Amino acid sequence: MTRETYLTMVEYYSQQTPFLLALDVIIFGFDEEELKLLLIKRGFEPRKGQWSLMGGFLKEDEDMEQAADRVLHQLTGLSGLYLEQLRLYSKPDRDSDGRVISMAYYALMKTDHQDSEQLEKHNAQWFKIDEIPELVFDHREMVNHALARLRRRCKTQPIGFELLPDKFTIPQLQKLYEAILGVELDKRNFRKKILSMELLQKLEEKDKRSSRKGAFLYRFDKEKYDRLIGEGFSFAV
Amino acid sequence: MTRETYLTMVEYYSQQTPFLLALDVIIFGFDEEELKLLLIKRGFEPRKGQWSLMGGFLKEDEDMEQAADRVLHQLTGLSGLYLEQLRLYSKPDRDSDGRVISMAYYALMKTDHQDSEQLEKHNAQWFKIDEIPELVFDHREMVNHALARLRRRCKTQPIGFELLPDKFTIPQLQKLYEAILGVELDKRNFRKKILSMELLQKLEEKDKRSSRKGAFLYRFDKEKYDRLIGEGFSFAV
DNA sequence: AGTTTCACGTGTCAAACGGACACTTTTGTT
DNA sequence: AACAAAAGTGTCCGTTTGACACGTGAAACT
Repeated sequence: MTRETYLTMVEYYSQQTPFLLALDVIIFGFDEEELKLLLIKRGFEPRKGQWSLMGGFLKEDEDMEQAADRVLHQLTGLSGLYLEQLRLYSKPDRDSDGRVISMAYYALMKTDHQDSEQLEKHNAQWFKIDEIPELVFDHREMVNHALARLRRRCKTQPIGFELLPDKFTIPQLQKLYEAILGVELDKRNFRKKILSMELLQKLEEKDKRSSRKGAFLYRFDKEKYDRLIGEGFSFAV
Repeated sequence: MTRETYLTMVEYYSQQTPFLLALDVIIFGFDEEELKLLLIKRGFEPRKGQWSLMGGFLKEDEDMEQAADRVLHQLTGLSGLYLEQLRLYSKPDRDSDGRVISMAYYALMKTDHQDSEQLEKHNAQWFKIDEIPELVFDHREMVNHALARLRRRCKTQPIGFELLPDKFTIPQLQKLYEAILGVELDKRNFRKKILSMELLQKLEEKDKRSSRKGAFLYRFDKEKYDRLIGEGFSFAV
């Protein structure tokens, strides 16, 4: 690039208005029976004391995915959780305290991996999906959007497993889908469908917490899934 | 809000780094047989003379959707085209001339509505989807992503009609789907499926450009579609 | 020791759907 | 009058989906 074009470029870019770029994460968890949402009681201004999604600002040396992972780590102490971009919230007046553009993400978290001390530090609390308190700004809209996306996505991608312990039973998995989709499923049909994909490894162990007979534990075979995907396979529940 | 909290808030926000926020649009069109992409030959710095997606910067008084619509209008002279957010491109080094965060959109345009003079002003040109020239920055990645999204989306949403004239024939519609999906479809099965949804109004007129016999023209019944959607209907091709 | 209880685990049938497949119709051209 | 070229139509079969009911295993209780 010549010195002249470089000058023109600097001029062009410098005419533009810069914006504060933030992100907010809708964090889903599953707790035996219920789909839950992790919210924080803001211990800082603005909106101190109100319930809110966890969020943060983009920094100079990272991309938005890294920022989302960092913010998530900050709250939960965990890294590498399932994260998916939702959409950009950019209305000029969405944050009444100043113009902030926010990228919404949703994350899926295994609640058995949670670090309760860490969560308490941020005044974080799990809420049942149908008992969400009033939220700041447009966070409620973000939650609605995330839930809609999760409901669509879980039918075609094996993301449910991100919400369960590494070992889980078929009835547990079914309850998860029922909680996400908000419908009851037939257990024979559910079992037939999920097992027919042959992506679950049956273990010898049983989980006896929920019945005297106990239910066999399974593990999701990620390697096999990745292999099948390469061959044109589609996951479907 | 008290004066004290306001000050805290200003302090909090002002510690953050602002970024240049842009958008780029992948514009699809359909031309009887081929799926096409509208690109511009940049007549301005940076990267003057190279092929690129149409883009622009977010302005202070608009949200990102308005910005996308504005940018699209600037190029094509058209407003209200189908627009869908893809994802944010935010790698620190994605634009080698400075840090710019870009939201990618894809748009669907009826090529029979195009204003050729307007397009020439911007050195815009249609390219077949498999003959795309080298593009600046990460625009090629955006195009790939848009194409993947379009392929998924067109199976479950009636967006194909955004690429066809208001009146179209079934064979035309089929060619469109074949062009998007890159596969051949059986015309009996296609016709059966598309007509079984009863969303197409058959007109008395025929389009005789492609055969002596001529093919009946149809119109997509948007009102009926919206009504059915409210009743839980799902579009599927 | 026998009985109860509770959730786990299993198979069948009918209807709907999806995909393969070939011939007739229409009408302009020669 | 014959031809060419694309439009338009129906059937059959295999697969998938959804509805549906009973036996099993193991702890808890008597």
